Amino acid sequence: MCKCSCSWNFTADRLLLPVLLFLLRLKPAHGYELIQKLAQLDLLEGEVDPATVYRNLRRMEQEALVVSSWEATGTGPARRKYTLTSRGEELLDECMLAVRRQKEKLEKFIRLYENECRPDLQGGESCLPQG
Amino acid sequence: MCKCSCSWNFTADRLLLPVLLFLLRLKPAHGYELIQKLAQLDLLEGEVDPATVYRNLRRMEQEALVVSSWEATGTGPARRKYTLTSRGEELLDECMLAVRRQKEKLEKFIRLYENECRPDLQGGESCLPQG
DNA sequence: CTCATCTATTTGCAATAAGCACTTATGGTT
DNA sequence: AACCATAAGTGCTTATTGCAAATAGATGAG
Repeated sequence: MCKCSCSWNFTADRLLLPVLLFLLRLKPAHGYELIQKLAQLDLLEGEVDPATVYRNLRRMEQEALVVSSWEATGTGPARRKYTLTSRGEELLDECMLAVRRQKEKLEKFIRLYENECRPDLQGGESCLPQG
Repeated sequence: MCKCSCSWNFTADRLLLPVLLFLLRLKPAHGYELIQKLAQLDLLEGEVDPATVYRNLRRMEQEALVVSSWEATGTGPARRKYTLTSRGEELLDECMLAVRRQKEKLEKFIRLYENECRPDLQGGESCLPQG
């Protein structure tokens, strides 16, 4: 996102794994398809690097979150179809708890920021622990 | 967080920089103090590694987000006091926009998950793009 | 027929950033 | 003297990403 001298990456989400688990929970799919859906869904900041997606999928398989099998297609090269395992489903549920916690932390942070740095917005009292 | 064979880190926030900027916007401070406040605030998942905080602060100085000066204390070792620059303030504002965007993405993701994977919760219709 | 293009997956390499352990140092307490 | 809290830092390893490129099957244009 930011190619300038400052190289901060305050957007990073680490949301790729949960989103992949989610998409595969909806329906088994192959990598290329998942990459397209990721772009459509727009849950991740910026473009998704195909290499990252494929590597994540392979790792997910190593850890038994998914299983894969080659699928010959009439058209185009063969593709590896991934299917979520029950372990993957469990991890998705855990991930979503973490996502919810994270959402709450972001909300808390936003509230703090607005109260402390933008008090003009809606005359909020300070709500920092011990002032 | 997870020391087991599965090494997924779906919590990672990359929120350290924005929170440091925020704390320093409230008031100049030194590293040790910031580490304690980070622990109190509990905006980051898990414990904050002091080394990471100190390193981030040094980097922030290199990029002119903060300036530092040594402060002799009557008691204890000297400490480096960091003060936010106007550039740091600007970056904080940008960060908070990104935090808000991220919060919205998490909300969207949670909605999708609940509609598609937990439809029993409140009989929601699918809201995925094109089914 | 050949070349380009889309589909599909993979590897190699460099850079980034974090985690953990450890070192250094001051000053107060027991 | 030993210990602890404060305070900041270094060194090393590992995880993960981003980018570029390799490979390869199938289709359509010229």
